[in-house]
Amino acid sequence: MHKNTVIRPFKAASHRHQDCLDAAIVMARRLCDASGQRFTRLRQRVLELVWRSHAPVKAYDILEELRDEHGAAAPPTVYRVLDFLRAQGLVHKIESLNAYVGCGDPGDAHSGQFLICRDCARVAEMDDPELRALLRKKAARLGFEVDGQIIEINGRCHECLQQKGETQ
Amino acid sequence: MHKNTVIRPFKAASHRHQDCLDAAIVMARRLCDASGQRFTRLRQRVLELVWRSHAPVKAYDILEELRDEHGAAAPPTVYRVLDFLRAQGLVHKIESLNAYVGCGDPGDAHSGQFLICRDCARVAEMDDPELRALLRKKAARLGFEVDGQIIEINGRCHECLQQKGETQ
DNA sequence: ACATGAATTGTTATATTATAACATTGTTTT
DNA sequence: AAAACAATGTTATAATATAACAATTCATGT
Repeated sequence: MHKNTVIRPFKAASHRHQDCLDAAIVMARRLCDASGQRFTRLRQRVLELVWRSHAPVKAYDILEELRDEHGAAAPPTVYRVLDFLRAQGLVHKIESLNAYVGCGDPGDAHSGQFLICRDCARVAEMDDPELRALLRKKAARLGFEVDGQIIEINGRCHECLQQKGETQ
Repeated sequence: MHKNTVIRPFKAASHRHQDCLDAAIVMARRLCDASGQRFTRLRQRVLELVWRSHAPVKAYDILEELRDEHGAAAPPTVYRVLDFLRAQGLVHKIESLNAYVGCGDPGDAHSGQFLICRDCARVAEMDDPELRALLRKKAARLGFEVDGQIIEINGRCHECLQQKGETQ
């Protein structure tokens, strides 16, 4: 068995996003059950909100949603749940945006490599062993022992590049 | 001529840090002169504070220093200068720490690849063409066009690894 | 030297992101 | 049901960053 390099590609604009969301919830429930964690109503709701789109979501946007539907809700509520979801590997934080995306392949802890489209804001996720290995090797040359990586690549996704071509 | 891969290694604890600082200032002045930018007293002072150590420095720590020596000073003062220094390529922001480090090789704009020691907090900087190329290649497979990268590697530096060995 | 315009810095207010500390509620175990 | 623990609520505040406008400084032409 060999790990896939592309964890979550950019999806066609036409994809049925509800399927992404459903799959994320099913997977989350399964993982929490397996590890003896509780997948509460609140945690599910926050995960759904993170999965609203393939673009990263801000903590305070989630907070606003919760307030609308749920009455109370203060920052710690959101940050605690986000921390939980990150610890389970269900959500990643995009450091350069202070925002959060659902993980495309939870279950296997990984730090991931993110491609961030500057036009549509969507994020694709890779976890490429070759990249990880090369990083490790280069770091080792400086006597550095790697135990985690943050890789966030900015640029333009395929769809946005095409659109740009059309209008010119 | 071929670009060095390691822009700033971890220095021995015994290195003469004043030399790092002096070199950074000289280089900064030279670059600003060359590009017609003003290297004011304030800008120099902030750059010196960023270069206080090889560990990233927080904006509000710089602010406090300025207040002590300089009387007034409000957040915009610091952030504006940091933005200027970043634009000149004299300083990098470490996104995962919300902190700033002096660039080890200003003059050639680059986004850099940072190794962050979790024990001593120091940062080394690489700009490895092989890594950049591989990233570009992997991204291209998804139809993604790269125009910037944020790479922050967590782990332990050589010195800290040795010390850890000693005490065990 | 002086006026002028542009760049830099000062100042005040506020936005955004995140955590600390403790109280309450809910769940599981005994 | 009581105890023990996990999860959530609540209040306050810390940490990071920017907007908007005023004052000052500086290079430049005259």
